[in-house]
Amino acid sequence: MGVPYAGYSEAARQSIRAERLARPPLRRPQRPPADVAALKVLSAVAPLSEDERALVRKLCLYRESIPAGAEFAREGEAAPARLIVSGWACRQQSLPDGRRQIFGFLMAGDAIGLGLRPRPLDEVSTVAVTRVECVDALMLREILAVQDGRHAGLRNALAAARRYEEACLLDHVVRLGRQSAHERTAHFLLEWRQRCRVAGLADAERFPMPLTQEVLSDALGLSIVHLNRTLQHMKRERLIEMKRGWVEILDAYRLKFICDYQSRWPTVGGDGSSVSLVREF
Amino acid sequence: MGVPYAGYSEAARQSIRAERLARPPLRRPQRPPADVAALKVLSAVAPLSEDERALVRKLCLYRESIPAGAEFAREGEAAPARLIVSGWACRQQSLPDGRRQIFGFLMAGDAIGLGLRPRPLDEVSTVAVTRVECVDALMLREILAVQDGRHAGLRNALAAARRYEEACLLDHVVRLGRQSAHERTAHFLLEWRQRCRVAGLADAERFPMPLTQEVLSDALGLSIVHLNRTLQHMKRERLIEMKRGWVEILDAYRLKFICDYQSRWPTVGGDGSSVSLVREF
DNA sequence: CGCGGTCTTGAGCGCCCTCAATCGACGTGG
DNA sequence: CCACGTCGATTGAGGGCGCTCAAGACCGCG
Repeated sequence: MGVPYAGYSEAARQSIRAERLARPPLRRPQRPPADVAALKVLSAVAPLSEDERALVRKLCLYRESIPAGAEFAREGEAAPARLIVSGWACRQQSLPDGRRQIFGFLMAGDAIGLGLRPRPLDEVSTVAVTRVECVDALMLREILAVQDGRHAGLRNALAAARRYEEACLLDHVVRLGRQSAHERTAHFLLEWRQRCRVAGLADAERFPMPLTQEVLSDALGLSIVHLNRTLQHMKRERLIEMKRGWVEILDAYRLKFICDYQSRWPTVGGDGSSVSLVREF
Repeated sequence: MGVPYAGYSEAARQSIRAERLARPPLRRPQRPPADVAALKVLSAVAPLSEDERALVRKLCLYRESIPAGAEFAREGEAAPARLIVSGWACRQQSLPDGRRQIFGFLMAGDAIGLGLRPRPLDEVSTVAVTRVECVDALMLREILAVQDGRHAGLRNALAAARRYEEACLLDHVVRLGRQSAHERTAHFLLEWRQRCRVAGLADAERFPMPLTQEVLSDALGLSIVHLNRTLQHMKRERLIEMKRGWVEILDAYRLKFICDYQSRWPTVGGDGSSVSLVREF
């Protein structure tokens, strides 16, 4: 009776995570202002003025480094304003018995704690999956709070990122509720590829996949073992190839067919105005 | 190979739905201004001034009736501004093979097409599950667009409703990704009860459940058959009782224990200010 | 009374789960 | 340089949750 397969007898997992969280974040010296992926993502949807680009570059001079496993923000707390420059983080919720569900991932160009009106999504636990380089975006937040015409591009870009995140959450619900393990995995990989491409992190059909299978399975609502077998199967079917933190899509067409994938990335009109995603912040 | 259990060989379902959508919405004569559930829901979080209450009541004089199965708004289109007075609707997405995932439900007091900044959630297909009475809320939308101090209560209430809907969506993800059929069902019923109570539709432990098991299963990511067996099991366990469109919770404590339920409804501080959900619209 | 929709129940099975062990890669300390 | 511990990926075995198919019961309605 009662609780059917409550899953994952993983007290171990819990303690490991707790230990990771204990490590304090490091602060690093300034770095040369590379043309960061963050800027690429932001300007992918809404065109940024040269002023705005300069502003972002300037922000990026003062980086902060968050080790893998550290928590950006705990559940229920408003996250400090940060813009991710590189690395990957996830939004998640844990159940009391150790089960975990990941809502989505954050990458370069994504912001947390920036919304003027907080969403519930901004108030769940957010954890760095890899080491994350980010910058304090409090200034950005205040700039955006001023609703004058300046920085309209930045405002649009950040609003688009928020909207895209929410759109992905809807896809996530469909995946979890109505798709099989193969479909979920295929769909997720295509979505991931899309994001990496926009950020300029992808190389043709190859893109980085820093997530362990444990993390991946907690996102896709599968067990580690079954996710592994699903990936193995897709390799054997010559759909994908994985090595050393990279994934290569061998047959994108078939993969899309399997899971009925259609990108949620906003299509940009000929005049440079985004059709569906860009709105006020 | 390829698509594992693609599920539900239900071409029938599709055609039935298509037929329902064909029926045009009816327009009914005015009705006496009952103290509608909508008003109850809106004032549950943010206190409304007498002016605001009068405004809502006035809006409610001109009702529109939408038959069960009709679509408020198609996918990708912005929905017309409406405030639901009674009845139930759902946000959903269909897969090409007929599978369907329901994102959530709308009840009295919920608004569609009212957001000044559209969310992806507002752009999915929205369908009336039962007959829905609603009112044109275009006026409301314009009133809210004026960011002066007046109608701050209404703005807060509607913003809270939006936030609550998003919070429920997160719970939905956890249910679908990491909970068993029993847990999902228990959790959903408790959430539903909570909403009915706030709306004043519940009677102690009894509350209306107008959803068919088909609809319920499409929300919970289960097959109809398995949902049925799950409900049967919960009845046999003396957890719930169901008859004629009503559910009675027999053992709320045990039900909460099963699924680790905790309400996302905003707790209201002693001074009447909502702690977490009320923000600007 | 026939009929369509919904709910129920039985049977069979397969997707996906858990448990458990192994292997490779990597970093650490002796 | 090698033994060792750890983490992640992999694989086998077994089983149960939840699926599909199918048929019958129930019920409101014209």
